[in-house]
Amino acid sequence: MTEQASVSTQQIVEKVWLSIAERRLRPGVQLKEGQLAAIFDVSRARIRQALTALEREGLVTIIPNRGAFVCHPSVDEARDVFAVRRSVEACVVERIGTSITKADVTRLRNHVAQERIASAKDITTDIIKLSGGFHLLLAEISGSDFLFGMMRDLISRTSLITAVYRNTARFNCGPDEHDEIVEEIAKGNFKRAAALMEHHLEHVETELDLREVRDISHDLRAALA
Amino acid sequence: MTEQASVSTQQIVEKVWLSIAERRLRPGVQLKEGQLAAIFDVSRARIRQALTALEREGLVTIIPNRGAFVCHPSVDEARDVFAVRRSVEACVVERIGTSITKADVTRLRNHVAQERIASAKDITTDIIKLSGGFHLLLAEISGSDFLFGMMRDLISRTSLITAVYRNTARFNCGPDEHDEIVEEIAKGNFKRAAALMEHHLEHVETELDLREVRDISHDLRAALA
DNA sequence: TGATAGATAATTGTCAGCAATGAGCGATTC
DNA sequence: GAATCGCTCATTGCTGACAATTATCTATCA
Repeated sequence: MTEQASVSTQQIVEKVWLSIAERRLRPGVQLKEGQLAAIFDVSRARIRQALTALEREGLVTIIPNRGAFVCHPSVDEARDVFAVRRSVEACVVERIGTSITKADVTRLRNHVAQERIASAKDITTDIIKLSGGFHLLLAEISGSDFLFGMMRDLISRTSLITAVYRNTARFNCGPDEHDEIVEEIAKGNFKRAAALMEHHLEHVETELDLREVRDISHDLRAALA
Repeated sequence: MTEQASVSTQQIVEKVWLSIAERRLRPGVQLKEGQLAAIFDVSRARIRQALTALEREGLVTIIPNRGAFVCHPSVDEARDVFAVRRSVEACVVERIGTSITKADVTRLRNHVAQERIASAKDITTDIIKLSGGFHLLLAEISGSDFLFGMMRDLISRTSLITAVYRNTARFNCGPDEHDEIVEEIAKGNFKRAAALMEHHLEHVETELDLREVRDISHDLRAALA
């Protein structure tokens, strides 16, 4: 049976997540269940599961009896997410120091290599996936399911924040700074790796335009004009 | 219509959460959908929602085609949760400094007063609810939905960890240390409040028995003997 | 002309029944 | 006697249909 039964919930979540991260789905847009069910050719029940998962990750807000809408994170929330990320990722790097293997270092280097390829070819989809994937890979290597799950949520939220507040065309969570971090880890210099990570996250945050307070309704009207 | 339509999903989540925190539901126990549906007199669909919510909060693990089981957090996970809590709660206290009102201080003092009453009367249920509720109230006052949601998860996880690894009869997340934190906040001394919070969390963690590695299967066999 | 109330359409929420998967148990065979 | 195969039963997963809620449109009235 080469026939695929149906699209899994996780696949739907990933597709929608990518659409949001790529700005194809703008904040405020309603994600109607019937519509999505038709697009993915699955039952509404599965869509509903996907939407609750997306809500947990902070990408959509579900208003009872109204529906699911793409979130519009505030500037304050953006700062909070980055603040927590700095702490959690420091935790991750610290934990990696206790259990890392040579195979793990290889995986990290391969990942950064892939990032370089995507960056060189300028494939936006891959760049987004891989830049988040790097941080997720670190969490995976840390061996803590809890930290992994937490990072998954934080990265999803960061993706949305980046989609909303990024003003440059280029992505700042690039392979160069990732590479430096990996090399410090490879040397066993975890304190320095953690410091580099913190600097990296600060860099990503400062490149965002987190000054102005954007009005969602204004954006909608402008889009419709 | 005084007739209540049916129990809400949130109520089910809270009841199950409390049962786990009070050790009435031990790690490894399966939470069967039909069973719960009969107990709460609701449809299985509602139970399913509650179980996914409990999974998100780290209280149960859902194994596909198998069912939902009460989690058994590892010692490492327990330490990770506390490490992240220290960072996030420091963030919360810091944020409170920017927006707190007199009414908020009153709410905090009232809450601690309730904690004292529950502690004096030795009502376990209230003690558990209120001690977690204090930290949740701080997050609420911080005004950040993101931090609030994060604290909600972390407190749920901490409740489970406490249920598993607590060896003393008494709860350590008590009103005295909470009171000190509130008074420092009232004085506008947020740096010191944050330090007290960190100390408080360290205290709670050290009172747990996080040395031994407990074997879940052993516990089950012992319980059945 | 603007606002309001009612009717209509669309969307979400819920439920009961059916299909599919996995666990437990007994029979069979080596 | 031990392991394996197949059957039975309990439990989960899914689908479709129905009920409830909300948004939209239209007609009426001040």
